[in-house]
Formats: sequence, structure tokens, C-alpha cells
Amino acid sequence: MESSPWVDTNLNLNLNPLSNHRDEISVVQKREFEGGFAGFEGKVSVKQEVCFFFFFLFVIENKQTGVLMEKLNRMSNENKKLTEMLTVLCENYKNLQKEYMDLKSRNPPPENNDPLINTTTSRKRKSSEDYNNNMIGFNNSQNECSSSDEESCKKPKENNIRPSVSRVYLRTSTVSSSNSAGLIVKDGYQWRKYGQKVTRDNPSPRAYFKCSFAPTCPVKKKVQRSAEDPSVLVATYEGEHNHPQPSKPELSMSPGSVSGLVPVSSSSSSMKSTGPSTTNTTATIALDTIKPGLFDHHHDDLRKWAQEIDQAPAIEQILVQQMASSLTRDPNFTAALAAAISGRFVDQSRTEKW
DNA sequence: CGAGTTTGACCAGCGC
DNA sequence: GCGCTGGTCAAACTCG
Repeated sequence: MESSPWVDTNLNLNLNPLSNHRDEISVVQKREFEGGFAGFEGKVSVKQEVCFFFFFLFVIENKQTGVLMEKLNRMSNENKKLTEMLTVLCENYKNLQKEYMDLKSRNPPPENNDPLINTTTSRKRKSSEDYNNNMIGFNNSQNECSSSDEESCKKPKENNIRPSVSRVYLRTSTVSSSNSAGLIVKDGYQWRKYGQKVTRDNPSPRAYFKCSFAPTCPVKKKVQRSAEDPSVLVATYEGEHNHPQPSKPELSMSPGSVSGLVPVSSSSSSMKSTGPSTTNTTATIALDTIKPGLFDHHHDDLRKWAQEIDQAPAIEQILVQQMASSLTRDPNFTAALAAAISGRFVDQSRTEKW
């Protein structure tokens, strides 16, 4: 994305009478001004001192508010752009999905040629087949278990406890890496690898991970490269985390790792469930690797802004926000305020001199 | 030295 | 029951 333009959101109060307002002040006032300031060191009264103090306080506050307003406006501009991007993305996705559904309904393939969809042809482990077949599509309802399939859904072996399963397809930038480093999916959680197996239908090994952030967390993850497209990683998540996410999903582009993952859906099923249909409702999506720098400046700005906001006390934040909003809402107010302050300043210096 | 990874062995489910 | 397969365990190994 292009770098966001810096929006000038200064309030332009021009409160410094010695610089900006100097041209607007009449010659007499100007002389008075300079004369007043010339004798600033020696003949300033207490009243004038207080006035100067509040004036400079206001100037400083206004400067801080201007910086915050500048950031605020910049953020809202970026937010607008991101919203537009998201809208376009959603529309594109809808169109693609529609096209895919049309194609699928017109010529149902005898064999799934989609490189993003596992095609298990094993006569065994039927549950896996069904599971994989149910990965197609995005709009499978959560309760797709039909009445005829309810028996299979209520298999006593499963004890009716079906960990939620979600599958994420990720496109990696490094295809050649065949070691385990190529099976690392950074999703913000901490995983401990407890096994690796070469499966029958896929030459690339499948890695088994357990969530290691919490010892009692039952979530497991399987990561394997797609047999059809080795650049696509298939991450299968089973269960639900019983703890908060330790960190945000990383979008870094470290070699061998994968970014841009989006768990698009979840289901309530088990890999081992059998029957022609299960309650699987896992959608699939292949995401191209997010281009480096796409959100870089957004992240930097957000980070910086968040740091600055965090460093400021809460009351100050509220005050600054209220001040900023009230000031920006009414441009007449800013102009009037500026005029009043500068005018008052001029009047005061004139009356003090006289 | 501790945490994480590797890897061969073991176990369980499924079809024949 | 047997063989195949996926999933898990745990000792050995690696790394910081």
C-alpha cells in the first residue's frame, strides 16, 4: 500500500504573536508588542506573568493536541483505506466463491483436482476422507449432520465429545524446505512438537504439535504440506484453547515460517469419526503470502501510537481527546479562540503599557 | 542445563 | 486374527 499522506491537522491557531500574527497586527500594536516584550525581563507585572504563563501553557497543550490530532486523523484515514480494501476483498472473494460453486455444480469432478483439497483415496480411514471432503466450501452449515447421518454423528465411541476442528491452508514462500522448519506455522500460540509421521498419501511428513502455553490445554495441531502443491501447508487444529492467546499472530516473513494464516472456520467433529457425513463444517481457503511491507507502516504507526497512548495517563488522554474533539468539531471555535487569545494578549500588553 | 526436537517403537482403529 | 495406517510416547539428541 502506498504510504499514507500526512494530513496536516494542526489547528493553525497561530498563537505566537511574535511570529505569525506579526503581519496582521497594526504598526502601532506591533510597536507596542515589541516594546512590551523588550521590557519583559524588568517590568512585567504579576498579572502579565500569569497571563504569559497560561498563554504558554495553552501553546504547549495545543502543540500536544495537534500532534495527537494529527495521528488521530492519520489513523482514521488509514482505517478508511483498510475498510475499502476489505470491502473490495470481500467482493472479490464472493465472486470467486460464486464462480467456484458454479463450476462445481456444472461439472462435478470425479476426482478432486483442487490442489488445496486433500484427496485421500484410501479405502481405510474413511473418516478422514469424509473429513477432507467436508473441507470444501465455505458455507456449510454448522448443523449439516442430516437426520440420516445422526447415528454416525452420535457414535458412542466419540462419547459425543467432539473437539472443534479447524483447518487452515497456507501458502508458503519457501517450497524447498523439507525439514521441520518448513512446517512451522506461527499463529500466536506456543506449540510443542511431539511427533512426526510420513503418511501414506503424502511424501511430505506430517508434524504433530501440542499447545505448550498451558499444560492443560487440549489443543493439538497437525501440519503437513499438501501433496498436490508443496507450497501449501495444511494446518489442522483440534480442540479449543482454554487460555488466552499469548501473543498476536505474527505476520513476519521469516524463512521457513508461514504467514497470513486465517482459521476460516471451525467445526465440531473428530478426525476419527466415521460415517458418510459428519458435522464437519470446516471451510478452506488458500491465502497468498502477505507481501512484505503491506501493513508495515500501519503496524509501525499503530505500535508507536499505542506506545505513546500507553505512556500517557488515562485522565490526560481523556482530556486531550475531549479537547481535540471539541476543537476540531468547531472550526469557528478555534478561530475565535485564537483571535481572542491574541487579541487579549495585545490588549493586555497595551493596557499594561499605558 | 533445561527446553524443544527428532525418531523409532508402540498402540489402537479399521478393513479384509 | 492379520496387516495397514495414523496417532502418540519417550529416550536420545540438539541448541541456546
